[in-house]
Amino acid sequence: MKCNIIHKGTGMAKRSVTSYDVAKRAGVSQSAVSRAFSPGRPIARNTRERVLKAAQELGYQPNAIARSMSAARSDPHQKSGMVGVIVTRLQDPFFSQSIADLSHGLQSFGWQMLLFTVESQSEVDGALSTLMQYKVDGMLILSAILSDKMAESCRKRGIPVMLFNRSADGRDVSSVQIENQEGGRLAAEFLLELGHQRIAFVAGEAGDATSTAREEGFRERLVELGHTLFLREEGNYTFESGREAGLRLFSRNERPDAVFCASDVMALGTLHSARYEMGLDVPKDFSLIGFDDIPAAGWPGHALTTIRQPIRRMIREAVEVLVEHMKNPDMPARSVLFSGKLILRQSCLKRIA
Amino acid sequence: MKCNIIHKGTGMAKRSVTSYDVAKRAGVSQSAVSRAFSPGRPIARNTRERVLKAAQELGYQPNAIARSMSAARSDPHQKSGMVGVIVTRLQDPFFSQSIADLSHGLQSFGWQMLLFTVESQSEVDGALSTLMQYKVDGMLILSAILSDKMAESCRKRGIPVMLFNRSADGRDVSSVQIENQEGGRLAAEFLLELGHQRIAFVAGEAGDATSTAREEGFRERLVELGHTLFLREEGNYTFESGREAGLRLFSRNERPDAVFCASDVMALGTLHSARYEMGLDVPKDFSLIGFDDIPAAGWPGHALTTIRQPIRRMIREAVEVLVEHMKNPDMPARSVLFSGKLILRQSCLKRIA
DNA sequence: ATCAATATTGAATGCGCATTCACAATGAGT
DNA sequence: ACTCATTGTGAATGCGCATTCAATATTGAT
Repeated sequence: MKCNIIHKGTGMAKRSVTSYDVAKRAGVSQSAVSRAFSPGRPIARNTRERVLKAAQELGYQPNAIARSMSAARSDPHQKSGMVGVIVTRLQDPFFSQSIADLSHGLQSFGWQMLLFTVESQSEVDGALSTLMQYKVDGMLILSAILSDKMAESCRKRGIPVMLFNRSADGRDVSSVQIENQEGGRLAAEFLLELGHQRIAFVAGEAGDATSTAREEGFRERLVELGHTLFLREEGNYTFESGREAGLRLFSRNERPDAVFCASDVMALGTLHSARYEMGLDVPKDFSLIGFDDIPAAGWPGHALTTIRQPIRRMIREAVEVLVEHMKNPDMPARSVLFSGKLILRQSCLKRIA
Repeated sequence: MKCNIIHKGTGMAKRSVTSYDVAKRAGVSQSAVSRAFSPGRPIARNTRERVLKAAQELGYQPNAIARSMSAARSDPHQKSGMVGVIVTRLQDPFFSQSIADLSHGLQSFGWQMLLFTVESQSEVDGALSTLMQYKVDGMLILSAILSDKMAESCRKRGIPVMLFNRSADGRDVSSVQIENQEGGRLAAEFLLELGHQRIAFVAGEAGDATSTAREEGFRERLVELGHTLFLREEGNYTFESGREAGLRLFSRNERPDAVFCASDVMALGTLHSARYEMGLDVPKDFSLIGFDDIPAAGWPGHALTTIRQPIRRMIREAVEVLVEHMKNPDMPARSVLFSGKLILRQSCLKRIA
């Protein structure tokens, strides 16, 4: 149900104020106006002030679009001031936090963010292509990769690309991510220390590189320490999928005594289903570990043990590297790995042998 | 801790492929190339195909920036294809969901989203100003308002503005929001029906219009039904602030028997602090109502009763109205109000008289 | 006072494109 | 065959700006 309230209004679209208008009013040439708005250009203090005053009076603001058009001449390395950002699963706390930090980071360096959301990996190339038409100065892709073709295309055009939460995998692009395998190993090690015997893993989306790496590290370490994975379920990174995985895991005859989920959101799904739908006790009935350390993991009623990703630092690093690249296109790509840290909370409990 | 892996790479930035390059290769004029890429322009099928083939071979893509520069001539009503979006508290599930939907909506209409995040209302005007330099075709502001000065500035330039989650308040801009007062009234009515006597309210940020409206409706209805507000706490829309409000509310001698929070996130903070830090039982010790119906409100362990905002529909409406305005600047502003719906879950319980 | 060195300035140019306009090519009608 | 419409096409233009370059104003030094 909704109701409408109509306001009156006239949307007349006039020609916008240009540097020529300002020039005329200030009694100078258009060049002078341009210089007045370009820090570092030679211009007499007096002239600049006159121009700024006239601009003020007319409500003039340089047209960033025209500016970048013009810049394309002297500097073949375009400078639109925009960075293209491609993201999936924006509702996921991990990504919304990342985007929030990213936005602040780019803004602090004076860059604008052209945001594109995609549903799946298959849409990435199209998004990249669209963003390229807008002559972005750089690209930042979260949790997705680009095809070799697009990587080549970006390289040819001198557009630096930064992958967040993914590996460059031989493509000539930069990347920033967590040590996923190592994170999995940490989880395995810790669960075995606690004395667990029947350990389950809940994967993110099938084929997802991040989830796969976490699983590999997890299994590897289990095996190294003389154990094996007891059960494996697959979700799609949503709460609901974690919940369902939990229902499946704990409706078996022989239940796992520990679960490692590829993300906190799924771990919380598992937690809620076990505790509130199946009447189980966490951590008494089983220990639970997540990945990411989203805010909800730390809520008192959850107290989820997890592998923390230092999002803020990772994003800062990604932004800094990307900005460096945009300023100096001849710099080689750089890949940075961060280490995850095990955050101990009450969702895990030592078994008495 | 982090380690670097350096890839080799050469970031040569060549001049990009232009319509002239394509024209030469296809043996036609630049005009023909332009027409080939502009649906509806007169061009022979044969010529178009030759152009597209040449473009393909050269990896040509029209430059959206130049395109909008050029368009500015015949059409004084700019057409950059970009919409400026300003948002606060992007980490909040309500907003991250909104932005996700918004992004899809705009993309589906062929528009790009230039995203700007602000920390507070005071940064909005600056953000607007920056976005205007990029000649966005429209603006969408979430949970913030613009000054009269900027509203006037947008009007003069023919840039339609849409406020989401805020009232237009006499400014000549459109808006889409929930009936906040009505939502507060629903909550009050329901809590009284359940027989509650000591009812508390937890506000969002001080002075926040949304929170204020919810509180007004809530108080009004309580009074109409012969009651008054028992306690009032103030938060800032974060989980932590809801948690602290809960701690304050329930460490008193005389505790409230019902709490209405201005947002789900704060309500969950209150829930967790009461249940897991103070050992209280929800709903036996008190009933709890939130606002928004974020996904976590429906998690089994939370089962939070709340006033649902139909985000998806609201965003769709906002996008549609904004797009209409961008296509037809002479249309009057429009304000749309949606009704919230009380979603019953187990966080509320009838008192036995 | 004079000249070289420096600081400012404006006219002209082009970034890449869509559009206008005048003309060429084709087709229809008598 | 000859007109009159109907496409289709390319040369020229300008969107708003930053920059180049040559010209002019200012300064300092002698």
